[in-house]
Amino acid sequence: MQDTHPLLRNLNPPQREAVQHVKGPLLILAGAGSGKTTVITRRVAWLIEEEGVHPSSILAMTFTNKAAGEMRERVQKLVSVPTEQLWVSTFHSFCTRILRREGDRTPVGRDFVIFDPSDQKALIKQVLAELKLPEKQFHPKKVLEIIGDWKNRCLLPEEAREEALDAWTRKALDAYSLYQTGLKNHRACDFDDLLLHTERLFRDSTVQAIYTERFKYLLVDEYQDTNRAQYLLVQHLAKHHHNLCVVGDEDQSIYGWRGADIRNILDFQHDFPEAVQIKLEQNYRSTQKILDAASTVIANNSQRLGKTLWTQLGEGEKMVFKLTDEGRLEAEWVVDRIREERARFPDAKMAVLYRANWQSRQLEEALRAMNMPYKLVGGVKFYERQEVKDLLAYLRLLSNPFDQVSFRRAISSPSRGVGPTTMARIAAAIPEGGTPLEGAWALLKSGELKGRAQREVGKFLDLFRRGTGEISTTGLAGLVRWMLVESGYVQMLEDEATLEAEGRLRNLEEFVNAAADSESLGLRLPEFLDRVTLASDTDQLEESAQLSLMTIHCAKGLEFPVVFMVGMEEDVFPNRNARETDDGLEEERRLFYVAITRAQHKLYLSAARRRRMMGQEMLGMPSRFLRELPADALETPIRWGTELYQSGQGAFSAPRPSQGGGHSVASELQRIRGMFDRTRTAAEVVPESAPGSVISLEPSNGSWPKGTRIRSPRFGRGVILGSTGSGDGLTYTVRFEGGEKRILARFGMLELAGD
DNA sequence: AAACTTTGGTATCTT
DNA sequence: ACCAAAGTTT
Repeated sequence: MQDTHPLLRNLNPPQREAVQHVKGPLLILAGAGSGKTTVITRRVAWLIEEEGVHPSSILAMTFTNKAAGEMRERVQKLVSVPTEQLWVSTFHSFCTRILRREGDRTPVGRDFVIFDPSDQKALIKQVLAELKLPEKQFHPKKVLEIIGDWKNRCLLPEEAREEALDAWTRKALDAYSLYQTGLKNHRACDFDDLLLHTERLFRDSTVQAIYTERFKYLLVDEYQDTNRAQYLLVQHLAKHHHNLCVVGDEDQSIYGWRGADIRNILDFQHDFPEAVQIKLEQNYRSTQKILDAASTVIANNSQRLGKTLWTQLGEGEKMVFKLTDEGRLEAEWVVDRIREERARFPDAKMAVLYRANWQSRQLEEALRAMNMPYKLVGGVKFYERQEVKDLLAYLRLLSNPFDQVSFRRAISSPSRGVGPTTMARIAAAIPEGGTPLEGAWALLKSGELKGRAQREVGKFLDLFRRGTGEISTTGLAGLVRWMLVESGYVQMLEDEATLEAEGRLRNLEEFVNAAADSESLGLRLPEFLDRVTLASDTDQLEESAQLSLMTIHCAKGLEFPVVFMVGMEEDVFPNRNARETDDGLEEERRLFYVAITRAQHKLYLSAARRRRMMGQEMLGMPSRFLRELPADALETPIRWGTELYQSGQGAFSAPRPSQGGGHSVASELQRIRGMFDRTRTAAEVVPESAPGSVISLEPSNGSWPKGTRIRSPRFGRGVILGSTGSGDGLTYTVRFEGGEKRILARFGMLELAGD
């Protein structure tokens, strides 16, 4: 073996074949944990080192920005030349780059902003109002969904018109048309536009030629999750040389709802009849029991090319399933098992997976009660937090003054006395082809604004006048800090003096840090804004976290020695909305397959008979997927045997107290639980009775004891109910006339009430 | 005319 | 349990 080429070392035969394949189309069907990343990085290295391909001739598409960064790093370690010119990115980042270069030919030019979903929503609402379409019938979300469908299929409004049939869809199409006009006026692209516009661009043979000549070798990872637009982009780029390597696993296709088309991978050999197909079936991640479970489950799907995973890692431990009575108990059970596993394997990284983000809450509560640190991935994303979005609105407006959505957002926080009416007048005052700032300026000059609005709008315009100067003189982080202070945003939060405001200030500090990081990479404001908007959840995942909580979607591509899959109930998983169609159900099953195959050594599954969902106690049935697990992969057989579960065919919810008379099981349980909750609250009010309990009294070093009467400049008179933390973190709970508030001592400017 | 408060409706997954 | 619209107050 000593004469093996270093790039082929430790590879099995199909892996070697894949690495050494150079010319022509190649389909790599990579099962979960089959060493896919190793193979594609080595293959890129092989092209560079052995075939003498210049890194700038290679284009690799990954699913996340993080994956892109890792891939570049890993390739760099394998080759002797610098890899800066290697193009590795997500489809969206790639398209952004292209549009920034070639964008003069698109409706939005080169200096567009990227609209995230909340911007999209703001815009579509304006459009619906303009078209007088009631939001009751035309849910902004639904309309955006169908627009997204069209875009993902590369259909512009005129093209979609040919297939629009029913009245609702026709109206939605009108909205699409106006929405695109709106984006154009704002010089903005939504996520889908990035792909759509780039695909249009590549239809032009001269533009296409530039890039097909440049990128002689293409690699697309996660090919099973590409949509029509991405598919067409790939076709354009590979049209002449056919040096296209796609990697994927049809069993892990889980983005159908976002337009991904599993047929792209199923039909690859139809698109490229000369394609070579390689299957990677040896799994290096999981033990046999886990693979057995995964294989048995996925065998129930029909849309497959078919693979048989095998491993040399041995039998391994059986999976454990636990059925608990209630969601809280399920969370507590998970926490107990985590502690056990931690005792067994102190360094093992673990993950708790769930179908939807709302399921994380109960887990978080249980973990916090036990003081166990964890990392929550996804959920409310950092860059989508209100304060961060507000700050971004200022920065985006600075970078692109046409962006009216950002204008609205920036001018209303902190509030400047500009409400809907004044806003409409500003919008009306925008000169043809002008910016909202010019509109505000025109209105101000006309003298129609009075009092506070006049003063504040003047200051606001001045802020941006000065801001344009700051861009050239101050660094990125300095600019961000300048904007925070000069806009009055920091002042507003400090005045609030609540715990929540303190958290927001901390997030903004974090944002300034991110800006400083980007600055050190040489990024300027526009690039920084792109980066921030295109950042994904998993990009921020710290590998170091010992315990991570995330959705299955977020966990794709990751592995953990110990995995917990919670909420194995009908209507939760498979999700209620997916159970209607076969396709939906198959995708849910693939999702389960992805969840199972994240586990290296041990997999725990759990369900709860009862769970609070949307504020109501719901009774659930165990997930149908549990029935698909092979009995001998489980430690103990799954017991179905309670009356509740035998009684119904599908899941059912307890009747609401208002609709069904009498006492349903759920309402009864809710009452009992409510009593329990009250008892606990009572104990908290009298902490003396429970010395050394979980609810501990902080030592009152320099803090006011409870019962102290104080006065706050903001909220008036109040009584201290208690305090937590110390030093800068010292926080009082105060009951004011208007209700209870948590107030930071540092900012609250509390003083003893005189009398 | 804006800002604050309450109520009512609605919830997958995400680049 | 959360967010957004209607209702209410200044």
